[in-house]
Amino acid sequence: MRLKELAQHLGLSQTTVSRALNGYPEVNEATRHRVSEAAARLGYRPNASALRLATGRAGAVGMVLRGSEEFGPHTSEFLGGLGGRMADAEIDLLVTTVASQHDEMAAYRRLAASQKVDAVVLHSPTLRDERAELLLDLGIPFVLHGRTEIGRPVPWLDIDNEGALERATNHLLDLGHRRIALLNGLKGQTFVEHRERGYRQALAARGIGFDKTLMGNSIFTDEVAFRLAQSMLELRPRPTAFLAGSMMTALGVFRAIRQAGLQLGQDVSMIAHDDVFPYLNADNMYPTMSTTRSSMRQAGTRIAELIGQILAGKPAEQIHELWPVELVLRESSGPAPAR
Amino acid sequence: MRLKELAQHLGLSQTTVSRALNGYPEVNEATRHRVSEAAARLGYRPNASALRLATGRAGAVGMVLRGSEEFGPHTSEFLGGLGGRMADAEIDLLVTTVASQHDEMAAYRRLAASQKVDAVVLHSPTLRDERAELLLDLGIPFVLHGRTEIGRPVPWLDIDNEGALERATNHLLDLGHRRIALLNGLKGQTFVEHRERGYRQALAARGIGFDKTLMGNSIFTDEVAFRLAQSMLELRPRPTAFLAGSMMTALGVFRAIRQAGLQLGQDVSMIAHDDVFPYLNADNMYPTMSTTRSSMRQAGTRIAELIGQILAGKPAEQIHELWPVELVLRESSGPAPAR
DNA sequence: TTTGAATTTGAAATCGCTTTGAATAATTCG
DNA sequence: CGAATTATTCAAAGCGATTTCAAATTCAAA
Repeated sequence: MRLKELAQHLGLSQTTVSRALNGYPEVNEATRHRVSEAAARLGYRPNASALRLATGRAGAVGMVLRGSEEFGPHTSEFLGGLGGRMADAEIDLLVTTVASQHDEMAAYRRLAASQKVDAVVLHSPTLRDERAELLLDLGIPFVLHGRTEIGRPVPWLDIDNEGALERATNHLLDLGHRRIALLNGLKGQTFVEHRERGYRQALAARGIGFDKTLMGNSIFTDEVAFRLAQSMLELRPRPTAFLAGSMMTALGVFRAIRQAGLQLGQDVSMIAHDDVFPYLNADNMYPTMSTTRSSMRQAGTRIAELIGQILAGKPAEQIHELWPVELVLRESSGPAPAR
Repeated sequence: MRLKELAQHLGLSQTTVSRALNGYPEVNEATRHRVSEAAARLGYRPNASALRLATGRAGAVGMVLRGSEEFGPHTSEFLGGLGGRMADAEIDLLVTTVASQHDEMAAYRRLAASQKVDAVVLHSPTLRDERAELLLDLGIPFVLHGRTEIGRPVPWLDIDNEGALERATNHLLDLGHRRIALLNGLKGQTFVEHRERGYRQALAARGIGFDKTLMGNSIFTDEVAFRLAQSMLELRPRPTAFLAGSMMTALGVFRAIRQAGLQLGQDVSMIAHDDVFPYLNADNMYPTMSTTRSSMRQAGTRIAELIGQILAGKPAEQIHELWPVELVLRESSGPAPAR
């Protein structure tokens, strides 16, 4: 069913039908009613490509994912939130997967040149993110999930990683811990640097030296975390507490602690960052896990809204949101063992 | 940069430029070279909407996800595989998220009517899947990940869930287990029914009665699995083995076993189905987990190829692939305890 | 009634590309 | 050398919507 046929069927011009359906005021109410009734009955929907060509709007938002690494649980939670809200606005989500960093830049260029999307969601930034530079240069609107320090104004939404780690570390210090290990993500990524800052600040405020053997930088899988934690537990004196970068990391650390014959929450404490996965609940772990918590899904939802604002013309400089992070204390964090 | 401008710049007609870039034979090699060089230098890329409108092809494949429930780790693995292969073919992936079953049907209708996609990937089917019926009626090409029994030919790719569970159950029976619990997905879904069939067949072949208190149907999260396993372990005589539907389920069962003061692999055995998540490795669990294994990501990759074949005109009746499932024995499955 | 304004409708241009059908230039062949 | 191919190129017609500009109709005021 095309607009043309619908118009013919109704004995009207395409112009009038189009106007009626798009809610323009200069059309008789009776006609409008007749048109929308017929459209609904015949299941008419404008052809997306034609509409896009005519309006110049793509009606889609793009997101580029780096192949295997990035399609983890974090991303899917985020996408769930983002996609949900965008569906409400009848905006499509165009997902592109790429293999390498280089391909990623090319992918943005392609998206821009072919005008497939009206905006882009950028994520997992580094401190000096060249993708953000590129998008600014290309003039394609975007919202960054995270922050970068490229010296140009970028619209962003981020959680307060620095504050979160400062509080978590402080809490462990209050409990008497002095050797606190930090299992962080890969260096270079902004959130990793921010978390390290928070951690160091808390230590420095108490005059506790930074020990680099207690810091690990890796991807967030239980396997790698297990190995890192295992070797850290062999240090003497060994760490009495862990700050885990994700729930997957926490699982690995947990395994290492158990295998070393130690008790989580007594011999060793842990606070993990929880992005709120519906299938991995800190409350259901044994012992229950103390966490710094911030919902990835909610961030996705909100970013969809911010994209909407950008497209509606809100100046990019006015878009930045820093979300506080909850510290939820449960059984996995207890007083440092007497020695 | 538009085709028109590029043509003007070169002193050629749009026709020739278009043909040169699209590899038509009737264009002088020298001209073609000149054109593609200029196109590359000026960064020309055809406008996607215009191209789609002119060719009638959308250059995109759609996938509808049911909001929160479905955006789990399974889906993201699958999407990773699917998207990767589709990117090679320069085909976009249009992801739509919906809240309810009803919305999902509407979403397919919309995709069809607005011609946003050339084909659709359908997944998580029920035995009588009405979405498959709808897609057939709408005449929109698709490939089903899984199977359905609606009596009309549907192109599909599936793993041999029935065979997998029959073998896993048989293995446990060989080890002397007689009370084997099955933690399956929600009734109605095809793979759930298939797994149950395999399980029942193995039991029946040894003359062992089916005990419905040993069967659980739920979503695959560790939380629910924990509760189910916990209550099953309170039965007397209690189950000596578990068949877990997913790795998340396995985590929950594991927790229940430990909490009951039992030893996995000795007091109680378990074989879990492993969709091969990079961040949850059966080999790295403690004890290592026996699994029925089949890569979700690979399935996604292959489905992208099948979609390609369908769009290239291969008859849908010729497209069905049944993948065998590996049984990988590790430490979590041992002989039934003497009693 | 006329007339001027306000409503309502339509014809045609436009978006940026592909493709058909025709025209021109270059080759080949008898 | 002229006719018949063959190789190149181009003008113009779509694709299916929106939107501009003009026309027709209705209505109210003079």
